[in-house]
Amino acid sequence: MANERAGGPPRLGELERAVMDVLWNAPDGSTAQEIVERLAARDGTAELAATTVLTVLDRLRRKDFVERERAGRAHRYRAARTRDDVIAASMLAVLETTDDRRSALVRFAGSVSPEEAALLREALAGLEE
Amino acid sequence: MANERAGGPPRLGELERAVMDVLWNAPDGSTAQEIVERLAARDGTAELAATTVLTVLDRLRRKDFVERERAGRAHRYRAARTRDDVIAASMLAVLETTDDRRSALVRFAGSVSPEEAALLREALAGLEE
DNA sequence: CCATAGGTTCTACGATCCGTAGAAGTTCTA
DNA sequence: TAGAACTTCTACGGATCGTAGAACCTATGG
Repeated sequence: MANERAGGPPRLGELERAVMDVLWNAPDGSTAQEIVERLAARDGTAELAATTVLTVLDRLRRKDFVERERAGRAHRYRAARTRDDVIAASMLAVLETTDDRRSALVRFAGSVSPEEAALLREALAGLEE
Repeated sequence: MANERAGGPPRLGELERAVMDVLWNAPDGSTAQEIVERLAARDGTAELAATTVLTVLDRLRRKDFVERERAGRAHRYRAARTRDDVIAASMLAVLETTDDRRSALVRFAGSVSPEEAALLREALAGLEE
């Protein structure tokens, strides 16, 4: 028994998220090597071993966050879902953990920053037409 | 190094969440014993060892989800934060993982039900005056 | 057409988190 | 003050994640 993860989208770890960030900024995908370089450049840290990034990419593939296609002898990896998609789904999943979604939403609306409130208003306005 | 958990609110496990659910339904708090009983009743499973629940309560206390006060020789445990509070904060935290909140919010707004969208509009309208 | 550099998968280890609970300690109350 | 009730301490096993070596493929250039 021990650990059950039940519902909800799979959680991403630190490095997994960092890799997704790179991919989300590369509309045409990246090779593992490129990702290694971007990560090092972005954080100013030493490069990770290529295998490390490949392991992470593989895990992300299992989680359906990433897909790939052959490109020469390497693969070209790309995000399988947009960032917005992932975020919205994740917010929804959180919301689903209560049976009183209404009051949770009201609380949420009340806790966003003024700018975000404005953005949310716009977004909602865009829906009705 | 290995694992860093960075920002964001602490994640709750399965049992931790179940315990919180019990506490959120008990405005005046519960003793550990009561929680053991509620959990067994709710799931129709055998009772957990009392120490199990106490361990979980302790971890929840460290995460600031629970507080307690003496009551006889036991403690009375209560939720330190409302469910809506936790949910809203958690949604916010997810939202904060992108720098393009606008498009994430658009996506989110598009994925809630029409009733919920209306509800959000109202809530947001109430904010500006 | 085959050696080899480059890329990938396999395997693995240590850290942390969570579910689970016994053992040992503390604190009421009868 | 003894025993019952409660709590803390300690611990273990499974899962996830960061990390990477070792072994295995594969496409190209000579």
